[in-house]
Amino acid sequence: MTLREVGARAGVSRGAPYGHFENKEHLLTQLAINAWSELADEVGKLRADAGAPAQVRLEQAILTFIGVARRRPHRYALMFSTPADTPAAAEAAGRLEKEFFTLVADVVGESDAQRYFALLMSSAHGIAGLELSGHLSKETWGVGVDQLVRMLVDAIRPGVREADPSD
Amino acid sequence: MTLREVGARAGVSRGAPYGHFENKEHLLTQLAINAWSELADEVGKLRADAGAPAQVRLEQAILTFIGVARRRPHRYALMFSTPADTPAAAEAAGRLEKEFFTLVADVVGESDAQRYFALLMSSAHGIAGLELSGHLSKETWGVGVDQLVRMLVDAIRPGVREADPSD
DNA sequence: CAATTCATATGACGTTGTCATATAAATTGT
DNA sequence: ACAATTTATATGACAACGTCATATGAATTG
Repeated sequence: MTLREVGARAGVSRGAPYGHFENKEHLLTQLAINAWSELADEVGKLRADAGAPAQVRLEQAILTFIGVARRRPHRYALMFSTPADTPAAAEAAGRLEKEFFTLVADVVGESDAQRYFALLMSSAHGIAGLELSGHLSKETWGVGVDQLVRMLVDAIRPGVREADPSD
Repeated sequence: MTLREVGARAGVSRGAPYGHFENKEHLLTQLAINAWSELADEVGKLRADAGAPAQVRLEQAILTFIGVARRRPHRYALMFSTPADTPAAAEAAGRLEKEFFTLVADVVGESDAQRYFALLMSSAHGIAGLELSGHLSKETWGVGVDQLVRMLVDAIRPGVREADPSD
């Protein structure tokens, strides 16, 4: 994304944003913060909706997360290319993580939540990243995004063997 | 990475690479192919070494994969930012995937290998990506890369409950 | 040794991020 | 209502970038 593009969309010249942002990176960081924040709100709504069982809500939350990568790949890339030590960005990302953590805790319980949350977050990010880069082609890998997410949630669900024949 | 940097390291001017590569993207694609290829060789050696049990070899292979992200972040980013439909790149990436697939099959058996391979590859990529972007800080997440990899391999290992007290 | 190919240098072009300066619009104080 | 100040934008400049056309020297070949 070029600053000319940012400007063109607002009908404004190339240097105009510098009255509002210190430099390009700060501008992009703000966009990343918005992305984290909006996603946190979306997942938060999903979590608060008590209509569905915990596993289903978790699965939907993960798909919402990956959905950003599918529908707005640049936005998704932005979220993870902004330096993670920017306080405002860390806060917004933390809000999303907290939502996910709660969701995971609803499935596996508080005691195991931390570990499984980390694994699940990483895996979701990986699925999104592979899909984003085009390295996850259903033909050669045999599975798609949705199937992987289901496997992931199933693997985390306690008390049930993954290859349980009752599935 | 700028072409001036490429040139400077070779003691050569900015436009010199254009005698050998059509444009910058083609040059970077070649670097990505080298990265995929070398990593495939490394993992291949690990796989062929029958000294360790399958789970350990798989775990080491994943850590080797993630090791690229940790030790050579630009190289790792390059591997996944190059268009996946470039034939030579797809071939080199396919070689690495085949090595991993064999390793996974050694652990879970041929029948389940495909699905678990895809999940494992995605998760490994996600762990690497989070580590790379700085979003996986041990303080807030409570776990590090090595612990996540161990959880991942354990979760895939058949016939053993993840939270087995004998661990 | 002449002819040809190959690798590189040089200089130009348009574009980018950035900044200093100028100017117009909006806000404020009286 | 008007002067003073703040705010938002435009303009033009700069260096660095990817790219290319051209030229030159080094290798290779006959």
